[in-house]
Amino acid sequence: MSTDNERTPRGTVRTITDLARIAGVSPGTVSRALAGKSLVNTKTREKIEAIAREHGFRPNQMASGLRRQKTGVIGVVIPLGHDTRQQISDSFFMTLLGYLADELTREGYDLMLRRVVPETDADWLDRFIGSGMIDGVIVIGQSDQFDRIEDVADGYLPMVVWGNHTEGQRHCVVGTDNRLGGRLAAERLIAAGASRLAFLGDTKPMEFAARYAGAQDIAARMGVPIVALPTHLSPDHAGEEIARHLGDHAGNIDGIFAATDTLAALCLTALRERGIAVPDDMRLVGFDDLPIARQTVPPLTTVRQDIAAGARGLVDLLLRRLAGESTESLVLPPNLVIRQSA
Amino acid sequence: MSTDNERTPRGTVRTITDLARIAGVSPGTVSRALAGKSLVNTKTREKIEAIAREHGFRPNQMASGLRRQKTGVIGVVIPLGHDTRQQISDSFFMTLLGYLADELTREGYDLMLRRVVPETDADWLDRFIGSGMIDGVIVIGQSDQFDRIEDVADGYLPMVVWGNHTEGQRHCVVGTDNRLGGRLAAERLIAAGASRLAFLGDTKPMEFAARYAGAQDIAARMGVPIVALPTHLSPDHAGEEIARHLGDHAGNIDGIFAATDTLAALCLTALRERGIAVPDDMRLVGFDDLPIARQTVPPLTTVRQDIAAGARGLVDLLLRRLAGESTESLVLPPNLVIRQSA
DNA sequence: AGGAATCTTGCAAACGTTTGCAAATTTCCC
DNA sequence: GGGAAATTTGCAAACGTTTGCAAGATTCCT
Repeated sequence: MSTDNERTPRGTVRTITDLARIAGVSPGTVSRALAGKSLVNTKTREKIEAIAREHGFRPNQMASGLRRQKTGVIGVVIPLGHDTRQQISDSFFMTLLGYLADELTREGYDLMLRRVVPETDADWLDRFIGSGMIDGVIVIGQSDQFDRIEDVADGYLPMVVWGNHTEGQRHCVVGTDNRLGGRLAAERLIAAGASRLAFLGDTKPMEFAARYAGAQDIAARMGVPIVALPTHLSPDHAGEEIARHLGDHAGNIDGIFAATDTLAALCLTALRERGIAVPDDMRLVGFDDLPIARQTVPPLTTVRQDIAAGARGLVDLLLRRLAGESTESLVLPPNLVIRQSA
Repeated sequence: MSTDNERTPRGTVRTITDLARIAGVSPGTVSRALAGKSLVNTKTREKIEAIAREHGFRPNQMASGLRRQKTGVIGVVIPLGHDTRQQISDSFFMTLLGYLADELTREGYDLMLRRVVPETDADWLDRFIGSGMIDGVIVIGQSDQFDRIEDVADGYLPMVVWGNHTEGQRHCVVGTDNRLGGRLAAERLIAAGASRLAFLGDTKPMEFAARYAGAQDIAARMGVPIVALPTHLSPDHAGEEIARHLGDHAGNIDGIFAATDTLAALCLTALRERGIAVPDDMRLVGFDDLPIARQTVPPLTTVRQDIAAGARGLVDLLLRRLAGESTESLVLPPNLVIRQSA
């Protein structure tokens, strides 16, 4: 259609007032015309729209935001609790972020991403919310900031958190039923022949703690032992730590539930190096069902989180809260995906 | 220190004027005090700061942005050219995004992420820039929008693009020397014993085209044939497409240069399924050196891009441009990482 | 044709900061 | 102690939009 935007004097028309002058109307009318309000004459509107198009005019969002007291921007914040370094590049969070971007875009919102280190900045959440730059906030991962989030939740409605659901908590959370996931994983390990289990991963973050607890449920019920092998997530350290664990617990375990597919993949490499056959000598179950789970050798049996559904849930609940509704949390069911590692 | 923010009447003090009233000074003074200007008496400043802290006051960024004509926000936009679906979850871009978030945070900027589909929205770049919401923009990937970006570059300084550098282009770009990378890959394949090469990946995007061109350089010089096996990036289709390619070209090739580690990993799976031994029957080289490259079986030989350095370069150049400087493009050297697939 | 009902428009006051300018206060020096 | 210099404050005008209110223009009806 109008591919003639190369001949326009860019920047001539910067404000709605400039445009109004050219069109011979008042700024108010221009504003209404561009906003598509019904109060303006069709003829006038068309003229204004034409001029706007011709000059490539866009109303200033800052000014608009200030006046309307809303910005059309949703804040997405990733608190880096323990493993400060580059947890943000964690595959799972990044994938979730991708889906979030999709969903928010579809709903007409922009996404402001912020990475915070709560330890050096206790005030991270209030700062973000109080900035006036965002209409609502999505927190990706509770990390070790559960209390801080609870504090804020009482006074600030438009916030939704990705993470673990705890009985009686006050903030609205979307997440997988980690405990159930842990149960599925342990059941599978045992069904595949394991009788001495291990949980590989940091047990302090809530999500992981719940996964471990689920596995413990089953271990207790079936009368098999389970031990936790604490491991950091950062890929540099994780490799060595896993190798060390495998050394320490040599023949004492025959089934590993890894807190994450990423850890599971690293574990698989370490197992191969030690010549331990999977799944014959060692059963291994991961968590997440990231793309990598399909590509390891052998392919990973894992507990699937539906990331797309999670993102949709987060956005959906947030929009409802923006509209004033006070929503319940959403707990998504995990799904055991059986491949060849257990 | 002051952990007493639970007893503060949140929201009592919303504006700088409220705060001024309490402190018994004028709004202007409060503004100056909070901004740390030297023009305000130390005593006064301290009083104001104390009150601000006590009430958890934060100046409204929208208003500030409007007045100062700068927002402290950098836009990061990912144009999804061909493979519309979820290219945004592509590992490489996501990793780069993670590093960008780190760098921008360090420099005190926020990051506004936008995902656009140029085909349905020809105006994507102007819209983002003209929104008044961002001080500058980083474009991740030229996709098929080279011309549009060039158009904008003439009139808008604070823009830096991740992508491929072409002789004489007008926009400032940061990226790996893809052609050289392609050469390294092809050389390695041949050195590892390959004599009939293939390039696996879409050859239309500039970066990939350059990688292919580099491989062709070497193939021509060494007198070996090379064929392109066009493949989409979306992980759902890629798997089948690769399998089909392998079927079609059964015995005709013995060395594959994959445009991406992700593709290489998929290719490895497909090769295993067909019982083709790597590297004995087939040599394989990837590109990027993502974490996955270390974990495949066998581990991938690949051409490394220094993503962290790329992010640093992007931010550094952008800041210089924000300061009015007109910077040159930055081309980073690729590095061949030899593992076991070739 | 006259007046009521309906559409369109303009006016001007917000939204919450920042900042140039000038006034008020303090400090300093002889 | 008197005045100049330096420091600290307040005033008020921006920044660019939106919107309630009222005035002006049209339409419609009898």
